[in-house]
Amino acid sequence: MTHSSPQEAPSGLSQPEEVFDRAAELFRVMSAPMRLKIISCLCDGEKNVSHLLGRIDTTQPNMSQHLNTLYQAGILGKRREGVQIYYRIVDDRVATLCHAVCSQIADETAA
Amino acid sequence: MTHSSPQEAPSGLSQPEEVFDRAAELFRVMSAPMRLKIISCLCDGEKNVSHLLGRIDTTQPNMSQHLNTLYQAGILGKRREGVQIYYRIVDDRVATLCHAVCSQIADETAA
DNA sequence: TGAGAATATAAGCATATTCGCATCAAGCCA
DNA sequence: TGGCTTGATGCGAATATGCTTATATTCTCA
Repeated sequence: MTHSSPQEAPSGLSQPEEVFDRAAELFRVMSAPMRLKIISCLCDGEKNVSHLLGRIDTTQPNMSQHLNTLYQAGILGKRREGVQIYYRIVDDRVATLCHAVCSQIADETAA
Repeated sequence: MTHSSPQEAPSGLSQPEEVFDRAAELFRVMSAPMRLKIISCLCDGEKNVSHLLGRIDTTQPNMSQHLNTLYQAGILGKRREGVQIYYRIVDDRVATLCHAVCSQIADETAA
């Protein structure tokens, strides 16, 4: 048989399409080093943007954009206090995931 | 204080830069639904490309490209048997990760 | 109310990704 | 060797992403 597009939708998968789409979306949000740093930095409690800028080397608009991406994805929450905005992790599974993967990689790098 | 770029590198992070870079790279590879489907499909053993094409709806060149991406990332291994190429998962942590995230999402979707 | 500080948004550019089509390479067998 | 089959690769178009600069918004306080 020469290769050709299958006539009927295969769909021999254990999960519906949507699950893979949403999982991929989550991975996409976590596919930027900056965003992993932000998540990692927020693991020990909420911080405002200035504080994050003091720990992660980037410009203010860039930080703001990444924070918004994480916020839109439902990973971070935010709270206003006067002029400052405090961000915090609201999806603990993501923090756990980030920590697990990063520490695993750190281990194998050290080894 | 008005915002300005910090003079010295902050680096107040628990992990070195490289760890976040590598973790982000892993997440990037997993940020395509097609690739998650492939990983999911290979969980129960190695399969050749035709077999995968019978289960996942895409073109042959596209499948080949995604397989190569996963192979280059060290997630898949391959083996030739005559004209067919059999792919298999060699990084079990990635398979575990994929399964954990997808089944979690499936659960919350169902709920 | 006006200035200044903290954060967000907009626009533009450079680069990367994805996909489809066409073509190529390798192995099998008559 | 020729032809068929499986799989890989090159390439161009469309789309998406990340970063930078400039500007806007919101709040505080004098």
